[in-house]
Amino acid sequence: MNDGPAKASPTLEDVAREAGVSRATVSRVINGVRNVDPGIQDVVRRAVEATGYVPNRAARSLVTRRAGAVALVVSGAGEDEAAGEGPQAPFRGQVLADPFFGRITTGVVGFLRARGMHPVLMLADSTDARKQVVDYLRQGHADGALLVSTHARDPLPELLVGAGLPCVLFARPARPLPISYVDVAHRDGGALAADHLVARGCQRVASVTGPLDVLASRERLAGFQDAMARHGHPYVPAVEGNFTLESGERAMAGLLAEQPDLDGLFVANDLMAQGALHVLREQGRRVPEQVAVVGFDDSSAAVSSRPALTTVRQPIEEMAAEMTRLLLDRVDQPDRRLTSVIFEPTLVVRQSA
Amino acid sequence: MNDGPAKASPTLEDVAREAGVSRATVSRVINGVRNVDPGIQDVVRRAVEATGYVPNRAARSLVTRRAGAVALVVSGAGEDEAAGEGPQAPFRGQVLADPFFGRITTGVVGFLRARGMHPVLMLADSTDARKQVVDYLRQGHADGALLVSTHARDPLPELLVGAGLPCVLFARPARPLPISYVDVAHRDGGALAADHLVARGCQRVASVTGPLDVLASRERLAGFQDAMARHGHPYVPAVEGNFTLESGERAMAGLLAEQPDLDGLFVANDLMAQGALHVLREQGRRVPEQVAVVGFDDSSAAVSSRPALTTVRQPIEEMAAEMTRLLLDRVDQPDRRLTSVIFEPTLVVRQSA
DNA sequence: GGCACCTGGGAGAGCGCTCTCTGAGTGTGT
DNA sequence: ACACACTCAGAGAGCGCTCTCCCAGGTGCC
Repeated sequence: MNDGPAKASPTLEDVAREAGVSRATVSRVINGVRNVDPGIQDVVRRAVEATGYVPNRAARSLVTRRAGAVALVVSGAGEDEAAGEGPQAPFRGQVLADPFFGRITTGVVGFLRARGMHPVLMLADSTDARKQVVDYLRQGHADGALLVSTHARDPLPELLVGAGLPCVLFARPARPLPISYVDVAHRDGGALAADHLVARGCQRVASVTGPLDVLASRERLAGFQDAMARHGHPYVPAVEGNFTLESGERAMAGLLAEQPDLDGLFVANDLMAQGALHVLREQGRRVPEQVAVVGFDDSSAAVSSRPALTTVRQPIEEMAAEMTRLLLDRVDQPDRRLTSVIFEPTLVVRQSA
Repeated sequence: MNDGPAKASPTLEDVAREAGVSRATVSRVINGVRNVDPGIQDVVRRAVEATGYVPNRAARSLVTRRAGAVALVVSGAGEDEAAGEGPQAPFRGQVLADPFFGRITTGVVGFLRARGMHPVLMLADSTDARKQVVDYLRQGHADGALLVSTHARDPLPELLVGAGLPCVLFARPARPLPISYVDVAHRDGGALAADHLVARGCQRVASVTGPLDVLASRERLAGFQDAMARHGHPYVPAVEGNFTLESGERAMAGLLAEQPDLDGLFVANDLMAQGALHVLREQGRRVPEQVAVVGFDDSSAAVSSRPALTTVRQPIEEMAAEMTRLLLDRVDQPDRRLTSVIFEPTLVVRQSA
C-alpha cells in the first residue's frame, strides 16, 4: 500500500522492509550463502517477487570486485599491422564477418549464458585499440579476456599477461608465453586428409598450404606430409597460398601446370579449396572422379561449393566453450597452474573426395 | 616514495593525495566538467599518469546510473520458435556465424569504440533467454539494446518497450511499435535489379523470392515487379525460396522447367543466387551471356561465386552505426521523439549480370 | 548447572566514485 | 568603500550492495 512511490527500481532495502528482515538476510538468500531459515527464505523470495527486485550489478561489482563479465577480444589485422594477414581474416576490417569468428562467438555465448554471463565484444586492431582493451579490463568492466588473434605476432597477449589480467587464447601463441590456450591438433588434421586421399586410391597428391609464417599452416602441412610419407609417398608438392579464394585459384593453376596428372589435393582451408574447385572445373577435371579435393575448416564455403567439400572440421564451438571455461576457472583461482587443451579434428566426408 | 604499497589499483583518493588536491577536483579534471584551473589540471593529469590510475567503472556506474555499455541482442530462431526461419538465419544455432550478422557487429563496434564503449553480445532464442535479456538490462549492465531479429514475430521488442528500456531495431518491426529502427529501402533494391536487367536487354525475366511472410521479401519483390512493369513487363514469374542455397537450386530448376527461354533473373539473396548459378551451369546455360543473374546482399557468397555475382548491396555497416547512434541518443534523451532511418541500397556490378 | 560450541540473523562499515553544497578568493558596480 | 556576483576548490553525503563482525538463543558435554 504505502510502500513508497517505487518509481525507481527497488533496492535490497525495499525488499528487506517488505519481508520484515534485514538487508543482510535478503542478500544471503539471493546469493545462497550460509544457512538461512527456510521459512524466512520463502518470505524473502516472495518479497523479491512482489517488489520486482533485480540486483544492481554496479553496486555488487563495486564490493565484490568482480564484473561478472568477460571480454571477447578479436585481435585483428589493422592500420599499423598491414602485411601478413592472418589465417581467418582474408579482408581488412571484415574480421567479424568471418564465420570462423562467428562459430567462436557461438561457443562462447553458449557457455556463458548458462551462467547468466555475456561477452563484451572488442576489436584490437591497432596500438590504440590494444591500449583501450587493457584499460577497459583494468577499469573492471570485465574480469578477463578471451583472445582470438588473427595474426601471429599479436602483442596483445603479452600486454595482458604483463598487466596481470586473466586471459585465454584461441590457438597456441607464436612465442611461448605463460598463458592458457585451446587449439586443435593441426597435424592430426593434415594426417586425416592424407589417410582419406590414400584410402580413395590417390597416387599423385599435392597440397595448397596457408601462409607458412603461420604456425597452423606449417602444422597442417607437416601432418599431411608425414602421413603421406608413412603411406609411401615421401615427396608431396606444395604451393603456398594466403587463405583467400584467389590465392587458391592461383595455387591450383600453378600445381596443374607443374603436375598435370594430379589426382588428389589437400587444401589448408575451404575458401582456397573452393578456388581450386573453380580452376579444376574450368580445366575440365571432374571432382572427385579425376581429382579428389579435401579442404580444412568445414566452413559455409564447404557446404555451398559444388561438389560440396570433404573437409577437416575443427570443433570450434567446443573449443570456444572450453576456452571460456578455462578463463572463468582462472578468474576464480588466479594462482592455479596454467592449463591448455588440444582438440582433435574430424573428417567430414562430402562429395569432393 | 612512501606513497603506500599501491598493489591494488589506485583510486581517486590516491591521485588526489599525489596531486595535493581534493577527490572532487580530480574527478572534475577526469570528466572535464566545470572550470578547473589549467595549472591544477596539469598537476592532476601528471598525478594520474604517475599513479597509473584508471577509473573504476562499477563505482562510477553506481552513482551515475549509467552502465556505459549497450547490448547487442540477436533474437534468433530457437527451441520454441522452430518453423519459419528468418531471412539471415538459414541454420539453427548458426545465427552468429552469419556474415550478415558479422557486418552488423562491425558497424556497431566501429561506432561504439570511438566513444570507448563496447557491445555486450546476447542471444535471445527462447522465452528464458528473452527474460534473461530484459533482466540483464534491468540490472543495469547495459543502458539499452540494439536488436537484430531474425524472424518477424519476435516478441522481444515488445518486452523491451514494455519494460521501458531504450531499444533500436535493425529492420522495421512486423507490427507497428513505438520503437526506432533502421532499414534499407528494399523496394528500391528490387527496382535497381530490374533496371539493370532491362538495361542489359533482358526480355524474359523472373524472380526467386525470399519467404513471403517476411516483409523484406515482399518488398524486394514488389519493388522489382513495379519497376519491371514500368519497363513494360507487367507480369514477372516468381518462385518462393527460403533464403537457403538448396531452395535457390530448387527454385531455379522449377523456373527453368516452366520458362526455358529465361534470360534474366533477380534472386532475393546471394546464397539462393549461388544455388541458381549451380543449376544454370549444370543445365549448360552460360551466365551472363544467356541468363543474367542479380543477387541481393553482397555477401561473401557473391564474391566467391563463379561468375561472381552482380548484387544489390545494403550499407549494413552504416546502418548498424546509425542504429547505435540512435540508441545512444535515446539513452541520453529518453523523451525525444522516436526517429527511424531508411538507407538506400546500391548495385554492385560483377560478372553475373 | 556451567561452559563451550554452533546456528542464524542484525548492525554497520565500507567499495570508489559523482555531485551538490559550501565557502574562500577575486572582480565589478555604485 | 561596501555589497554583490562570479569562479573555482573542498567537504561530505550518499549510490546499492557484500561481508565481517557481533550477539541471541539453542544444544551438547562433562
